[in-house]
Amino acid sequence: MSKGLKRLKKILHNEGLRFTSQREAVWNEIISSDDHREADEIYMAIRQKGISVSRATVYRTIDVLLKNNFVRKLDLGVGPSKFEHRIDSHHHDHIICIQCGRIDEFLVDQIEDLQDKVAKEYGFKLVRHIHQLFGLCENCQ
Amino acid sequence: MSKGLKRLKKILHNEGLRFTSQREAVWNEIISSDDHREADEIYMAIRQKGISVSRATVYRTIDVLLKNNFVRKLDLGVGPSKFEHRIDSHHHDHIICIQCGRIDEFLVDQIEDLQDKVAKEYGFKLVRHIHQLFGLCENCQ
DNA sequence: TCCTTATTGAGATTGAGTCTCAAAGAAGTT
DNA sequence: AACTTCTTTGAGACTCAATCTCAATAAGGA
Ligand SMILES: [Zn+2]
Ligand SMILES: [Zn+2]
Ligand SMILES: [Zn+2]
Ligand SMILES: [Zn+2]
Repeated sequence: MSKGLKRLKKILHNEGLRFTSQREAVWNEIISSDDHREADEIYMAIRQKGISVSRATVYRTIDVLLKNNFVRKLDLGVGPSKFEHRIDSHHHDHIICIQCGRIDEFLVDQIEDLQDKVAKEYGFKLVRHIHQLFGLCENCQ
Repeated sequence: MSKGLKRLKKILHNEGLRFTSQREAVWNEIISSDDHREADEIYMAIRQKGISVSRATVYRTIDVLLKNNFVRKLDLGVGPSKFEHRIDSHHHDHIICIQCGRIDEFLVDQIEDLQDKVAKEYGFKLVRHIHQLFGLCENCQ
């Protein structure tokens, strides 16, 4: 059993939640890919494998994973939200092609630092941030 | 008549669109405040003034204003989108309190430059970006 | 095995935003 | 002004992601 799965089980247990086959299926599906996928894609992928699960349960399980930082939610402002696992993955932001939907990831320490500086200036205690660059990728220009 | 309104009329005319009392009302309401308001707030504010307009028309007019850069859309990832006018306003990004909803505006040239650099690195032609910092403001900490 | 209580699934519901289409009205023409 | 054309409007239906309901199921401890 993976380290992440062990940690999930522990968290569920500590919160009085149960480790069900559906939650396991959602977990497996989400960590199996580094893509940015919407809930319905994850739902369909699980069913494709012959495992029975409902949309509601997929959404609910993603919520549990979100709350415990196993998963990150990506709201692109159009269409359903996308999700990506955060196992062994450092923080990053996204650059998105508005034509074909391609999503790349970037990280600029200098930008991260400047964000902290802005928050400090405004007296905010920073919790999270969204930084998305939209444009046309090489292929779509 | 304001310079902005004159420009709007010209654009409408050039596109074969018509300058109606409803569009004028939405225009007036939007430029009358520097707040970040949702469509429904704008709709209610207009009706409050005794002017009759429908929600559909408010949304449609905002779309026209959006397409012509009179207005900017703010998607905070939760709840309805917010809108702000762009008359005499330079580009800025937002820092939002997740407790009370307060929205402040910031602009860091260095960040803007770094974004261009990222886009260039990835071969993207940048069109727009979203940069939102979420946290707790002074009052809410 | 039994018991308690969380979880599940089917389908209803929500809510922001869009669409439909007949009636109204803007703007150009005579 | 009257006429004509074509856009716009409004009421309500509709969309669609996401959430909720609640009876049936099942996890997990004793
Ligand atoms: Zn592309
Ligand atoms: Zn990512
Ligand atoms: Zn606050
Ligand atoms: Zn603003």
